[in-house]
Amino acid sequence: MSFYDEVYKVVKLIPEGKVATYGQIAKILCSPKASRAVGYALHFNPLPGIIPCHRVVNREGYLAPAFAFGGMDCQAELLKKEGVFCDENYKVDLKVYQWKEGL
DNA sequence: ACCATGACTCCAT
DNA sequence: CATGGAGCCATGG
Repeated sequence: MSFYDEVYKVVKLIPEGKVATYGQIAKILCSPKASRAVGYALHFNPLPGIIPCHRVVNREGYLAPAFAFGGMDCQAELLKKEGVFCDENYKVDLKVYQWKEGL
């Protein structure tokens, strides 16, 4: 689970008001094509409440369609409370909220 | 080591 | 960016 642990670590250090894409996280893990494994790691979600999965979106900024925190509505609320306003389609502006990991 | 699965991403239409 | 198909990565049996 080393890879997953890395994913959780990265996701946990995502600043509030920002979101990261699976591809970006995968890239941070030196595997830009491991986006699937990244999503899988979040799917396991072994640390609910610690891993801000709601800050992790797909390449377009859309929230996970299978979000398991209580519904995408809850996720949208969480994001909104952090300053990330998503649209009716549960999508956020990556150009505004995408996490640059300190770039 | 191989096959199957999955919260992704890219390419083509 | 909507849809459909293929590829890539990591995990589990």
